[in-house]
Amino acid sequence: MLSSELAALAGVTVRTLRHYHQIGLLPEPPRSSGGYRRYEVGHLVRLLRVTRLASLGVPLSVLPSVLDDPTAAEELLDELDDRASAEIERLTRRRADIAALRRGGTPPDLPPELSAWHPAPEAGTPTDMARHEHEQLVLAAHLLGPAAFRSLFGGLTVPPHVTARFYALGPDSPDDEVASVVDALLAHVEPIMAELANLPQLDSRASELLEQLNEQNLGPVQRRVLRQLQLRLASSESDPGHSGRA
Amino acid sequence: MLSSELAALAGVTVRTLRHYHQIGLLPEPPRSSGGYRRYEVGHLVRLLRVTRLASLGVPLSVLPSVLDDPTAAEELLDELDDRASAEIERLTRRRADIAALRRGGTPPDLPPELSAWHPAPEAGTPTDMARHEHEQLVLAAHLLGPAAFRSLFGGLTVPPHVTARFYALGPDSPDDEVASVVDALLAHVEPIMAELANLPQLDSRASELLEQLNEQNLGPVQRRVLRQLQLRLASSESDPGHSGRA
DNA sequence: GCTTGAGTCGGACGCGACGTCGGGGTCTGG
DNA sequence: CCAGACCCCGACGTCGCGTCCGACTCAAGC
Repeated sequence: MLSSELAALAGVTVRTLRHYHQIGLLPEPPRSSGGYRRYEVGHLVRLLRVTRLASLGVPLSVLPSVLDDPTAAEELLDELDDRASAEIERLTRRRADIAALRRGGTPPDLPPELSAWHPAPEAGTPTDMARHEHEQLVLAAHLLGPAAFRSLFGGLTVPPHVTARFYALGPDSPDDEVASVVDALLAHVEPIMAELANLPQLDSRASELLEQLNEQNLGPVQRRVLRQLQLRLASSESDPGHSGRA
Repeated sequence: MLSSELAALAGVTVRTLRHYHQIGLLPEPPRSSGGYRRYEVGHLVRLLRVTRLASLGVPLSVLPSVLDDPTAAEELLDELDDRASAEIERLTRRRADIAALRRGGTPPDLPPELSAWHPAPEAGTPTDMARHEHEQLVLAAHLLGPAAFRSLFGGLTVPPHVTARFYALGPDSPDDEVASVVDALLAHVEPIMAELANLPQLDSRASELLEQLNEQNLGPVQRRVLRQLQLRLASSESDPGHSGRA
């Protein structure tokens, strides 16, 4: 029996046979004068035992000990079952995440818990501002955790027409328009900040990072508006330091 | 922000960061004068998007294209879901096999379908003969397939006290004992061979291999007995060529 | 300034179970 | 005797990092 026949009988590839020989899992059979391996039926039996155990998930490295000692099989089966069930659990969670993302139409780089209420991108928003909002969501969702994130982004919200005016500001916007946007934002941000103060998880590093994201992504006018907002918030209460959503 | 802080914020290791840089998945940040990477919050955002998609099972190699093109995500999610469910199916079958093996007390190198009726090893059987029976089971179960195997090994059986006498034969066994064993085996093997003739799947290669296993594992007396059995079977009917179970 | 200790760097190898490629030899039917 | 199928072995590739190494850098204390 040549290697390809043995492989076919056992349902493996010839390369697998060679691998098993290499790692000492199967004994080398006698060779023909030309160096071909000549297998006997005993090799098939050993190979079948190997493939069956391997198909149960036994690592090839521990397989020899199990082949010789049938009593060691019990704990082995326990362990294999545990590993398989753990893996199934992981994959099941993954599938649930995928399903949640699809149901909510959420982009896949957002946490799936947020799929239920994920805000659709506003029509007419400049693309780089849409990107900023997206990045803000990604960052906040991770830093705040699902609970804090939901209570912050899921409840009170700055309405789209206000944020649209905010993003539309440019270097040539008239001063009174800028001031008007600050007022409009303030009206919506103030209650958000109040609720935010009640959340214990909100550590300073998180707010610092969110602020830095604004610094990097927003234009100079938007940054000025946010700073004015902070001043107004600080003066209305003595609650310092956190930038509002934009 | 140094690498360890970024890694901690994203929930990965520093080594993972370096790996992502190496494969071009993350852009290299500017370096300090000493060569240290200085990250900004934007890097954290990108990293978070990467880790989330990776946790959904997206291969790192296809990840860049998905990051840039959000519309490609749909088919991707389909594919990921299919892969996950296929993997779950495999692992579930594996767990079912493990459970079947444990319920039946079947050794793990036998097919789990046989767990219900797997014969317990006979007390007093020489160990090498027990090994032979085991190997015979392994080989036959694989070559014949579950259905043919069950109808062959699961129904009619040579009773243990007969096979015990067969295995106990040695070079110094008296001739009349040998002849008596042949008679006893014949009585049980004849109906088995009759049923076996009805099975279509039984190809000649399979019976050839099973015969070769007997040749290799059994002692000279046992082999002689089997050959006498074959002759007697061939003379009783004109059905040639297959060795009986032993 | 000098040291110390924690952090960082890049390169290289390891893992697990083989797939794939390449260059060369061997067998078998016609 | 030759073509074509089969076999050999060695070596590198896969995937997502873990681990180790020797050399360097940085902030803090003395």
